[in-house]
Amino acid sequence: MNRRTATESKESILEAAIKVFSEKGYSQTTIREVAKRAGISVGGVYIYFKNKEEIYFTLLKYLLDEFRDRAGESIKDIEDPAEAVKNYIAINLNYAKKFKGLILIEGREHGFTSCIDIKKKFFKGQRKLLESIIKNGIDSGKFERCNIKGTAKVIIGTLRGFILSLVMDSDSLFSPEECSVLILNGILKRGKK
Amino acid sequence: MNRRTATESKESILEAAIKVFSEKGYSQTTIREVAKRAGISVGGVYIYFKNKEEIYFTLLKYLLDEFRDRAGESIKDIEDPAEAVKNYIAINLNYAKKFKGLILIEGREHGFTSCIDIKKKFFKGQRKLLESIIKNGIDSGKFERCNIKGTAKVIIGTLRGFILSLVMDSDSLFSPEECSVLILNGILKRGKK
DNA sequence: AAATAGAATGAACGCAAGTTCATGTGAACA
DNA sequence: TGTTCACATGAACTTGCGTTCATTCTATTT
Repeated sequence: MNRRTATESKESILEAAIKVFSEKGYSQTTIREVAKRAGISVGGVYIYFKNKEEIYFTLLKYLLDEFRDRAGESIKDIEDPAEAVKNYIAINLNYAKKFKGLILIEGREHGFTSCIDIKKKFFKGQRKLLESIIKNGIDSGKFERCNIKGTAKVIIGTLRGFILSLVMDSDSLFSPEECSVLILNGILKRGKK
Repeated sequence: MNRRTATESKESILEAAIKVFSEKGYSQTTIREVAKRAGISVGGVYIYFKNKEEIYFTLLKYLLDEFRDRAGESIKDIEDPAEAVKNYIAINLNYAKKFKGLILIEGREHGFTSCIDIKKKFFKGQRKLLESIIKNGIDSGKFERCNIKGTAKVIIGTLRGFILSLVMDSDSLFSPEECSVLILNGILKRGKK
């Protein structure tokens, strides 16, 4: 065979792409730089991907799928719902730290409908996961009775904020524990209403 | 004088720019479109602004200043710290709704140091504001004793998430009330630890 | 009416980036 | 050794956009 197989080349392009996209965002990322870092020529990139958008889409899909699997896996055996929430938060923050740059891109930058679709699906799935934890919490009497769907949305919103903060200004860091404490306990003094 | 004064022209450029930036993001915004919407020629834009970046910077600074003033104003006479937090959250969400598009740009897209500086200053100011509310809450016995700085950071992070959620997927809306409830009370059942 | 100056124009320039394609390379097999 | 096929190249093409500037317009002044 040749120096590299098609699969190897494709993978090195994706590996390079994830780095460049993370560092520069979507618009500022050039095929030339991705190619350079992947150790392939500009034209070579177009053997494996139809265009820039397809590279990005492939990457996004891969990461979302991987995250969903890991998150689901690491929660499924936890009994205590509060513990499950803590764990879920921790996983999110870890992943966010690892893929800082890409998360920022997701704010906007490109409005590919293809990407929007898989993102919506992803978030919906995550919401369902959370809802099941909350339901568990209420049924077992550990969580305040509440609107499950609404609460799940709020928690996801909260998480998103932690992630964004983590990702935007690395100086104002706070730990997963601090996040969990706020989500679980709130800031009002217990016993007062 | 002429058809329009310099001030009028400058303002109509800014008004057009805020719309286009909101709709398209920074990179996708073209001077040509801003000019068109402002009812001025391409060259005309460059009479009033050095370049694209300066337009964006001017806009950002204006909005941050305005927000800071409004937020400060609307909180300063509120006694009850929980009420002040609620109010602060509501103002944030309202403003976010109004300037959806621009907020998304702020995730990344451009790394102008000039913009980063005024943003940092802004967020620092907001954090101080929150810290004073929290301190007030603890002193008056209504808030759980806590690390004030840390808590302020966490609340800002939380808010950021609510805002992002509000801005990204308009279908998964939740009300300022729901947000306040979570931040103030948490999701754990009161009385249990 | 002529002169002046502030405001405005838009064709043209330069450059950067996505994409294409005619051509090259080298391993495997005949 | 020659042929084939998969992989690879990078110059060239195209497009789009930020920016400039020689020129025009119009209202005020002289």
